Amino acid sequence: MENTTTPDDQYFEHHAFVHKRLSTENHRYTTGRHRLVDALAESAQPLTLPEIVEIAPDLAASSVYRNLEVLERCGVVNRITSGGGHAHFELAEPLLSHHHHLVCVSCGTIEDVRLDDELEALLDQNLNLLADRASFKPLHHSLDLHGHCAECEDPA
Amino acid sequence: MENTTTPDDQYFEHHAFVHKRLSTENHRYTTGRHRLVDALAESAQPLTLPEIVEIAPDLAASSVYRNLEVLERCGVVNRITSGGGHAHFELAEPLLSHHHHLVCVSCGTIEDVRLDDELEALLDQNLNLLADRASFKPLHHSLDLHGHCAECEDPA
DNA sequence: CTCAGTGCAAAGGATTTGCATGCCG
DNA sequence: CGGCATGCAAATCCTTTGCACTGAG
Repeated sequence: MENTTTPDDQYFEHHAFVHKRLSTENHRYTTGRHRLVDALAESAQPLTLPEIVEIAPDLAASSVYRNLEVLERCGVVNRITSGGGHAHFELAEPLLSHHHHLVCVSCGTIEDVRLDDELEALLDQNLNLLADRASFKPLHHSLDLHGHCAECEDPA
Repeated sequence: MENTTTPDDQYFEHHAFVHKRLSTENHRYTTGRHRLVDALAESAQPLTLPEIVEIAPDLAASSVYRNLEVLERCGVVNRITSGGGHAHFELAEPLLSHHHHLVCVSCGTIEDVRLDDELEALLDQNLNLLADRASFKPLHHSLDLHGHCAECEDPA
């Protein structure tokens, strides 16, 4: 049998994964958290809190913050803090494949980009070497490109 | 004649450079700003605002923030925002050679590390390619390794 | 049934800003 | 002199927290 996963399959896989991660740490997968994960999953880019609340207006901001923290600790969500203003949130690695960010210093939006696998492996190897030399125990790396997005550079 | 720059030469070069950058944008290189640059230059690691004020207690926090912002816009200072708590500040590229960070997720300290030149070039090349594809105008990149520092991992 | 999750409002903490004064060019 | 820079205090903004209530398992 082929590995034919439809978008729907992925959808259920995502939620099954989140559910498992949460219950492992004795957390419940409530409606609110489900909605939150959906919002992040449906977005092409990392979202700020106001953006999340705009997508799902019935979610209370404080609960969203609390849930983002829980999901972050469970390895379901990544927090991206690229300077001034709101933090951005996105699904974490098992749900979203490893990638990096184009951060617009002018409007603050963040776009995802993927690096060549080979280069990524080389990078990891070198970083691990550096870390080892400093007796540093690495968890993950972040590689962001800062600059001006197409929209801000050239407002058509 | 050899290129024999003493630490003192570097010191004056730094300040000459900062002075030039500031005056280009019609800013003054005041005593406070001088002190601020000294504090950053003398530190082995990126500093938070409280750390800066501790080193130079006569500087007013608000002025330091204002000056850091000015210096950042003039390309003299980099702001590093790695999540919760204070932002870290360090001298920017011409004053400090290009490097990356080991960010301890537990105590928040940041250590500088340098990557192999060859790898760095390869990385830049790939990032520029990605950016170009997205019509993104890159200014600089940041590559941070997050994990636990030696001290937090194994508190001797 | 019970304890984790929620919503509201209020607190917290880092950074920014208003305004009168000081000081560099 | 004139205007940028400073210091203080107050304001702002994002995020977290307290508490009473609701809902998931």
